[in-house]
Amino acid sequence: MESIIGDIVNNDLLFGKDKEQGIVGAYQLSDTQIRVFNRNGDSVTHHDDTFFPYFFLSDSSLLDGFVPEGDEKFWLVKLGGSNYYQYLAIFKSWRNYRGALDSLNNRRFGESADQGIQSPAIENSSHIYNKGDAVTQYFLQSGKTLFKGMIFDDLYRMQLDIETNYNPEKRDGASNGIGSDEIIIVSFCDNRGWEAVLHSKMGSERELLKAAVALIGEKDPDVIEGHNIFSFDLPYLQRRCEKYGIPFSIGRNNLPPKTYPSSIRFAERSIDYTFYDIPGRHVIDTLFLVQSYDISKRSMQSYGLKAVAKHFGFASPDRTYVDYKDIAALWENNHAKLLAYALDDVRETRALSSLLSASNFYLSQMLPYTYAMTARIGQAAKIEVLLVREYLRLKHSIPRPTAGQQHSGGYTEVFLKGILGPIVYADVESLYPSIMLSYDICPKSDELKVFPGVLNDLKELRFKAKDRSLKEKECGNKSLADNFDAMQSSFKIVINAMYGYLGFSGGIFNDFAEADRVTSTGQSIAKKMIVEFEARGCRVIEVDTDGILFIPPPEVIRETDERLLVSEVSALMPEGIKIGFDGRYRKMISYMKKNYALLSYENVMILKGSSLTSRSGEKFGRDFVRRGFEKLLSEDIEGLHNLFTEYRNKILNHELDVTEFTKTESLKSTVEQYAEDVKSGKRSKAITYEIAIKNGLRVTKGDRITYYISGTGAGSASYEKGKLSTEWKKEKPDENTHFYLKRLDEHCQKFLPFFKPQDFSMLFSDDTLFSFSAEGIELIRDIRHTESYNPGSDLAL
DNA sequence: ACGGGTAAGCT
DNA sequence: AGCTTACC
Repeated sequence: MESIIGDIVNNDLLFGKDKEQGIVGAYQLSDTQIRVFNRNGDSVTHHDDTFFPYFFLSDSSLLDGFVPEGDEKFWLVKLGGSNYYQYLAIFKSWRNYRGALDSLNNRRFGESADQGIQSPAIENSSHIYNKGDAVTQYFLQSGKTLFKGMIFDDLYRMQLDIETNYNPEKRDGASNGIGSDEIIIVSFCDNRGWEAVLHSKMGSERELLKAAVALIGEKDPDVIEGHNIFSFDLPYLQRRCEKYGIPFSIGRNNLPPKTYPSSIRFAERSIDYTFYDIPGRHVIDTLFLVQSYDISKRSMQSYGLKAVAKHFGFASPDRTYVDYKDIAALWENNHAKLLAYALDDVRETRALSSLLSASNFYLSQMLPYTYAMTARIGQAAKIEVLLVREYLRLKHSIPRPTAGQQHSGGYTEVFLKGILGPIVYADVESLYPSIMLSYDICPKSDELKVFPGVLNDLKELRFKAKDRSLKEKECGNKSLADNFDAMQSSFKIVINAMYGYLGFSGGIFNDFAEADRVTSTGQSIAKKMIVEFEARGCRVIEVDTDGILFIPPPEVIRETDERLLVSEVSALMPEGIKIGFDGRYRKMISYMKKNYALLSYENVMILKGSSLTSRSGEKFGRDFVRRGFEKLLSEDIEGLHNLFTEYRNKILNHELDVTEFTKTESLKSTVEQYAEDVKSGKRSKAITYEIAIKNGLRVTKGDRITYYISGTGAGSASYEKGKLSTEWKKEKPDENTHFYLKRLDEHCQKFLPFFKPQDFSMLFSDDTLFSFSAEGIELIRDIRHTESYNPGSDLAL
């Protein structure tokens, strides 16, 4: 019987006398066949079209004499010089190791036929064993040459010794799975970006496109970057090329890109797109980089290039802005302006990539994935290949995922609510990774104990990189310091993902019990932290997983004393667990679990929590709540009333800008699917789809609709009054004032706990008969008792 | 192709 | 009750 892994082995990439030489070159015979060469000139024919994309151009002189002359299809891979590249090719050609594993496991053997594969015989790796019995299946060909002591130790540890000059404009790609030593990066944004690049070659569109394709060939970039490049630039250029019959040969050796549908997930959202696999090049979409960045930061309202550039502060003050609808006219009338605009797009994309691509760049040095692939895969995949790689190296079998679920998570509790201060914030440094290291967390199925080994190595690497970064900084070597900082942060990303991997149902090394052990240990540490801070006279306000907010005792006033207090408690924590001082604040409003406002000593407010900052609501509501909390913190009751009046009047007089009352929602299915589900009663009507239908929009999954509620009165269901934001006209505003006043009222409820009922209704009253006076209205600072009274809870006291 | 739990708001 | 958003 032929195993899937066996297939790979039969397509042995290593050939020649000593079978250790690897591939130095490849020559394309047909669409599905290549002939590969080793250093001695031995060659072998290889069939696998999926193999092609994983070859990268290298130094063509290596192949001199091996390849028929004058053949334009010639291209080259660089596998011979490095075990890493060898491994990369093997791994990649093994199209989907998960699929291969499933397949193997489907061919179970033994009495129950349900035992799966337990281990291959180390001494004879062409056999595998299950729990009870023996052997039956060909597994790996004698691994002598295949996985020869390479990756784990040599490669993934050696990275710090490589002086990678991380200059985004000229990166050293020698160890990056990217063939050439110097990486040329072309950034572009959209068709206008190309136009800018092609400034001197402008002519008809046909000539322009020809020149564009030729330019890529000439520049021969290893990496092509763009903002929304997968969903706009590449398909756009391709379509236009098709129209004129111009070959879209933007890959190495004039090869066209291969496209296939793909999807990428950012937390709960998933985006479908067409992946462009350009032979010999890596495509990086900076839009994905931004979204990935924002998962942890959650600070951006828009992922558009201009908004992002402003957010990061690299939007030049004299940047040219052009409205989309003016582009056609500018092309005719004001070329220079359009080109300036397009070039600014390119510059911003470049800046964006320099900022956000470093982590993937370094991860790709460590993982058996290419740079482009590293940017597309998830966290679990990154962890898993590290584990699998080591298992392959040691020729040990690979387990199957276990079924089950995780039962516990972080400990969260609020002890005090209201307006409080002064505040100290302390948190356990890297709580879960520290627990995993100190408590020997290891998945049960990980018989070789690779998991803790990887974790520990990553930790050491990170320290080393951090150290190096500091040293380089001291030497005034800023660019190198930044390189090592980027490197340490890419290690951190993997470290932090390791806990999540334990509880991941699809992970082949998952272990829910171990994941629970991590979180429950975290809970006891959090509780111990509470006890110790309270024992020192602190009043604990809120604890969430690894962080604690508390009011220090009255005698602790200066920051140095606060820090001392934290380090005192830190010393009492279990071995390997450290608490860090992470901030001090003048005041805070403790509102709910995971919902609070902090006021710094510079009087800057930080607002946290979905009920206070949710981006799903209208912007005016968010602004109102934010400014209202600022008034609460400064105890400005009259100001709060004035704020309410201000927004009330703005709504009534149609003085809000359209962007302030629109809402943006993304669609999860097509309009057709929606209509069907509504008809069959599977779902209820939704305003966004109704708007799409009404406007005849062609909608696909993931599309976003920005809309508002129009008309008057509250009578009928609001989905009939939904309108696209683009339908709104300043001259004839038709937003539904009744509806938005009601929304304002709902936001006012957030201030309810801070006032007596009669005071509250006076504060947020539209009564204009009597002028408002803050006199006699008293702010409730301790809002503990304003919550609904629950007699049951007395039993607990 | 795929990290986790906890918690609040909205429909 | 189920979905979305946010915190860690």
